[in-house]
Amino acid sequence: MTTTSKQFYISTPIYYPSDKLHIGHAYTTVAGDAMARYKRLRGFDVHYLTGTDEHGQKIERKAAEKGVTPQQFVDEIVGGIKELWRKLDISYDDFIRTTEPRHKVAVEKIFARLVEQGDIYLDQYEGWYCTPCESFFLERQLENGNCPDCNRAVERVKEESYFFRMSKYADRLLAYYEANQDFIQPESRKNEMINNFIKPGLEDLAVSRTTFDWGIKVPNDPKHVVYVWIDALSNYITALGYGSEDESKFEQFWPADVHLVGKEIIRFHTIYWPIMLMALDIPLPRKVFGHGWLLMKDGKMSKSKGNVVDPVMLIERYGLDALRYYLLREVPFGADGTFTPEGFVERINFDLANDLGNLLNRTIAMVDKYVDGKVPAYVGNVTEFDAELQTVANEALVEVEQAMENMEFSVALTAIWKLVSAANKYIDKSAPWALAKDVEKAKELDSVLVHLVESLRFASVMLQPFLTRAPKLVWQQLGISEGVATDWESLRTFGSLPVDIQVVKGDPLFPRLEIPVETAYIVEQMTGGVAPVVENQAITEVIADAKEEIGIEDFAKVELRVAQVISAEPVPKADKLLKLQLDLGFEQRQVVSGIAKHYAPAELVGKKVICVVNLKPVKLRGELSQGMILAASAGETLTLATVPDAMPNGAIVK
RNA sequence: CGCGGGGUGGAGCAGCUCGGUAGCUCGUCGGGCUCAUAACCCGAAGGCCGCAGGUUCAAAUCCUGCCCCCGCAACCA
Repeated sequence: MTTTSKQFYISTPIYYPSDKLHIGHAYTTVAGDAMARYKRLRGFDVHYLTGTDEHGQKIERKAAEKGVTPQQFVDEIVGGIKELWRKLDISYDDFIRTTEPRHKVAVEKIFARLVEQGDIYLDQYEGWYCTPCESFFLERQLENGNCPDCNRAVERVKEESYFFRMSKYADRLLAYYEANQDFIQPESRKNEMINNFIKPGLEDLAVSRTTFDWGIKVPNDPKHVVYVWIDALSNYITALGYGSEDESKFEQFWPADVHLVGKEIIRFHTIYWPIMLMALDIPLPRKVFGHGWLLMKDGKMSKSKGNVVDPVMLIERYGLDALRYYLLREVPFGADGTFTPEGFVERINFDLANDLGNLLNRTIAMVDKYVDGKVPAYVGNVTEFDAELQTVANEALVEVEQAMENMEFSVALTAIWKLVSAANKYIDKSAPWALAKDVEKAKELDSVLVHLVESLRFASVMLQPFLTRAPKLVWQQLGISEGVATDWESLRTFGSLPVDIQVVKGDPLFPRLEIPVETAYIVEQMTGGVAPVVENQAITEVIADAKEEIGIEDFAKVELRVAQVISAEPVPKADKLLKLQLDLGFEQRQVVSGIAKHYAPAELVGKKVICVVNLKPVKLRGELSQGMILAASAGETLTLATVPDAMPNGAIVK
């Protein structure tokens, strides 16, 4: 590709490879991909960046648990991530890993420069340390002057850390917001940032840690590692070669046109990152777009809820285009959306199979049947319905272009489907099967057929950013070869399809799905391959939580005894906790239990429950809990495991 | 008074920034067509736009108060 004057630089967040990625990550990355593809089609020189944020304590710890080095650990996961992007046809131009030399070197330079300028200074964190817990706490985190985790005494410590002077840049940041009204998208987020974080005054940010090693060492002070803020955020420029010997990409593409981020990290991208850039005297990104989350039906994803969706499973069964379509169409990009198996299957069936796939199928069939598969030449509008269809096609193009500028993918797809729907109506109105019976109407028939083919060409060309396979299949069946006729600019003129093309009958683009069967299949996959029991999701949830087998000796470590509830009262400022006094026969003790949503304190008094007696005591919300009581839970319901009154307090349960 | 999102015909959503016919997809009911993937097309029923006030000639849309739901955070031992 030759260098054009039009550049477009778009990024996803760099993902944290401590686990397999789920459909939420796929959502962000597919969205970025659609945007990147669109801009390429519009003639931009696009740079689409994604990657992984590989340092930090959590990865260090997970690697240790697995008995591998952190690098080995992340290498394996990153391999899986790249494989997922391949399966999703993600057209990234670069993949940055924060463990790569190109990144490390640049981060060291950035850090050193900020220190040199006085934007970063070394200071002490004053706080408290709990030796048994190996944890550091601030004054305000302590509970009655003791460790909030174990309630033991803490000792005063000073921990060294490098700090970034944030407040110095607050005014300039606000001025930038003011001058660039669409810097933060959606706009409602901007007020949130200003009111919650900037106006109260920006605190200096701790940008190094001494509590773990897995990271980039602070230059000239190797007991510190650079903390996530500078390490991760700077990927957007280190990937372009900033601070390296070859800064040509940086010069070409920076500032970024848009950083795509989940709404949970908007703050870092609209406050910390711009301030870092100001300190480095680098222009700020033009836009930060915080999209919503793809939530699961029962709230957040979790295995015990049986609502984890594996994107790979969906691709394998329904095809990549189906998944990409669903992600981009179902949810308005700024808002949260909900994944449901029914919604997924229905969306594909109605839009892709019934509307688009069937339109292609019936068009091809008619061209084949009435005019021997040869698409008639376009000669302008002939029938009374032609002009209207053409108008819809032209309007769809305008709408798609507008929507894409605002990254409103669902709006763009809706616009394309207005055309698909208009074409289906057009067939009914013009009734080609009737025209075909009348030799006098040959010209009209020809016009109807070519209008349909042209409408399909329009739709398929516009679909390219979203669906990566279907457009090519459409062209194949229509007999259009890739090139001028599949170019975005060819859509400026309705009727500019190639002459003398021959349609080729093919398989249905999107086979129709049996909705109940497929819904059940997805549910089954989500619940871990266990066949779902109809109308009784609770059972599958329980099964999905099954743990590994243990020996009797493991079980014997747990001391269970019958205990009677003497009194119960809510814990202040805790809506899930109840504080229970239990009579164990040989002693009385206090247990805090998360059952407030299910039991009123009064109804518990006198109940005989089963208590885990030898559990390590902890403090919950400031209250000591010496044990735990057993309860059965399934989904939203919870029931205490109770024992008949005849059993004495303190009796062993096994 | 921790932060944020939301309450619109049976379901899921749009509309709210810039007040003035409440729109879309699915479902239901009735009809049409036969080129097509039991698809496609037309029509109908169905809404006190969470509640209560206020501003206005006019409010789903602006203002005030309240109720309810959902995320995040802090407490599910």
